[in-house]
Amino acid sequence: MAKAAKQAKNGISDKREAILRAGVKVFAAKGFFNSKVADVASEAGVADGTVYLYFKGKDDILHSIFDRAMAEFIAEGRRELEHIDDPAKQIAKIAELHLSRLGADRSLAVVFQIELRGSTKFMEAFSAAAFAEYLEIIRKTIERGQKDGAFRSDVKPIIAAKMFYGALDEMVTNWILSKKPYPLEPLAGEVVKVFLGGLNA
Amino acid sequence: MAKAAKQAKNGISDKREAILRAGVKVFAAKGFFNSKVADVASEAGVADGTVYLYFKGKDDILHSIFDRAMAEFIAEGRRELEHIDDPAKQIAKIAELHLSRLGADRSLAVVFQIELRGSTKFMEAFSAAAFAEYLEIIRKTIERGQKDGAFRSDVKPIIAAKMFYGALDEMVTNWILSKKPYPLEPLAGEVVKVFLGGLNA
Amino acid sequence: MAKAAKQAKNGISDKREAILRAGVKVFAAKGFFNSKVADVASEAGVADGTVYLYFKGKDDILHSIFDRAMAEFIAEGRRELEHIDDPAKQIAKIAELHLSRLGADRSLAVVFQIELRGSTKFMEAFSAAAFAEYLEIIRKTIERGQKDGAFRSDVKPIIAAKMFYGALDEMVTNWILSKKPYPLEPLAGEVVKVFLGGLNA
Amino acid sequence: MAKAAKQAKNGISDKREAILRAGVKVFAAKGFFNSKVADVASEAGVADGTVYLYFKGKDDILHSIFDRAMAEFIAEGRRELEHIDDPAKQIAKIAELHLSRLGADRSLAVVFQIELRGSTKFMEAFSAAAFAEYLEIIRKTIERGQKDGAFRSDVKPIIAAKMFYGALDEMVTNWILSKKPYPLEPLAGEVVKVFLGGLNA
DNA sequence: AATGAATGAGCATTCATTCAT
DNA sequence: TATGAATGAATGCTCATTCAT
Repeated sequence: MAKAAKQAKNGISDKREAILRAGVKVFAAKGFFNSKVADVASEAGVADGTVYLYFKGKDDILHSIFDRAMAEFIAEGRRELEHIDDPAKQIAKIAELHLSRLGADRSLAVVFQIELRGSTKFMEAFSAAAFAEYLEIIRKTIERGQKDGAFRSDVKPIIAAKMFYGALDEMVTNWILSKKPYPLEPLAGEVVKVFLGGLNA
Repeated sequence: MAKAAKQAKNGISDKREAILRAGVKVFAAKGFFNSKVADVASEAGVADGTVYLYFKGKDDILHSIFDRAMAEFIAEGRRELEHIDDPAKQIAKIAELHLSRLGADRSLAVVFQIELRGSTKFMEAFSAAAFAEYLEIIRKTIERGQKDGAFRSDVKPIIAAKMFYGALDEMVTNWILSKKPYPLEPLAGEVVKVFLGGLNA
Repeated sequence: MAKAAKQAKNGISDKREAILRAGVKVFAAKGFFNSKVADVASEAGVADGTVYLYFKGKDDILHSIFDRAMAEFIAEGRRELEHIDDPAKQIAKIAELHLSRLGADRSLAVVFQIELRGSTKFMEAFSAAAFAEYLEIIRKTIERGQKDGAFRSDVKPIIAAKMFYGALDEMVTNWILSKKPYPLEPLAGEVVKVFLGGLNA
Repeated sequence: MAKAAKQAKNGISDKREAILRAGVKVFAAKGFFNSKVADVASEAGVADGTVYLYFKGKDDILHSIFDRAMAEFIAEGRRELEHIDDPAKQIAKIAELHLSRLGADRSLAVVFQIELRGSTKFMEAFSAAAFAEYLEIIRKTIERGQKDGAFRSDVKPIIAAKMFYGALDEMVTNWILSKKPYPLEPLAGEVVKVFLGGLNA
């Protein structure tokens, strides 16, 4: 098989993918600061120096893990929400996607919940870009619900959106830290029930 | 000056306090992993070696910051909640305390929201001990409300407690990362309104 | 240049050799405890970190110096003694080799006589392994002489062996510490004369 | 009891003695470089700072241990040898004193055999001063024996003295490093027998 | 004389990154 | 592209020594 053909078959790069996957695994297992570039390279089956052909440095690996996952996450979210009109059902779908996605990949969840928060630098980048977009999707959904009259209007949509995100986020963090394994996705229903209906009888 | 008088004047320990305060400031500004012990010592106005007379190491400073703040936090919470009977009002008080406390000390909030989460090791300690106690206070309040008939009973109290904590937590994290300053405490009312009353019209 | 050619030119390892030689020089000049790894690296013409590619740490350099020299020492001893039958002549040859070898490399002698004794840890390792082998060679030679009837039999061979070793060892130590330089090897004859013939007239 | 009287009763200083004794114990147990001044102070039952009222520093403790022991050693040697005329009997007495003295205090022996040799600095001081005096006593004894006609004259007295010292020294070192305990003093007779009579039948 | 809290210089080791091959 | 040997900057911690009390 010609080189070009092989490239085409394997996507832009075999190695870049392998390094990203290795990064998720290693960072989740040992923590970002305690992980060595050599660990990631070894896990990916490449030489240390090869990492620098695909990434600027250790930080860039973490950054790229986040970027790629978040892009996929948002794309999938938009795709799934397109076909839903009812804002309440959209909220339910977001919860379901959020928890099923992270619940399906514990290592990725650990990187998202723990490692990405270990530095204000990352948090700021996180906050500034893709995270804002994610929150915006939730906010707009709530806003639409308020315009429809389905949701109460005496609540600022951005606050409600953050609450919803925070609630989901906490479910994931608790799930990661829990000593006993349990399925994460089923919690989506509970969260949505309280978020939409409130706690009062 | 007599020994007792000096003690009284300086508190139990001048230096330990100074180092803890310096730790909060430095860790918040530069991140735990990027902070040097020398930075903390210098900020506290003591020699590098002095840090090791009061703490086992860099980790122990972070740990101690958390322990002390959490103990105060929980003690204040219990004290304030004693005089309140209505579970809904207790929930409101918790939100108010949570946001006013962290809203009053941005550096401490940064350490709590960002630095303490940067390692699974700390998260596990965090989760295991004091955090569990905090969550338990919320859970019991909700449970009481359910027994009273004030809160709906088709929701697991622990899930609702995590949601509530997650919502508050997200308010704090967003507040920290926000480029524009704004008061944090006023958000307590909004959070409680949605949590108790739900979003549906 | 082909890999094999380079290997041949550089020997198995250029750097490892250079570091060992530098270690002997630096340890002899400043003492093991007062030598910095950076001193050894600098003397060897490599970066600090490179030392750790070839040795586990500072201790391991000292250990390796000893192991290599002792192995050579013993190998040479066995080789030379093979062709000699007379135990008295073997004793003479041992003294000659011992003093000529150490007398030819003052730095190595310093490391052997001074630095290797600075810790019970090293002394125990020293005693346990190669040193015991060296002493055993001497002991067997004496034993053979006793069986031949050449040596008196009312002396325990192991005691005599230790005495002989101790006498040679003291010659070396005094030679090292002496302010005036003098050749070490010629003392072999004197030592052997007294050891074999005794002091009494 | 008046202060002066107490001083008189306790000797020049209680504390100095205590620190020296503690030094021997601690240095023997952990090695000079691995011993902390604080360890010695604690073992001596004094505060860290007190050590510096009696000694210039850590080095000075080791130095003083050596000086005091060596002075006693030499004084005792001279005292015992005065009453002996026969050089051969004097040689026997030196061996006996050397081995009985060090054999009676394993910690002191460890400090002498191991710790004092860990640095060329100490070895040079050692060599220069008291050790030279000790060797001189042996040398003169041999010289006298040669003049008497009791000892052979074709051997340089200083070489023979070093041999004798080296042989005794090796007995002590082996005794220290031996895993099995055995009495040291009885070896004196063996050493003297070989030294005086030689190994040849 | 005695204390012991405070000091701060000193150093072995790690590991992200480079670059000759 | 890929390698991996080599680099060298960076830092947490120790401990001999000081000095105010």
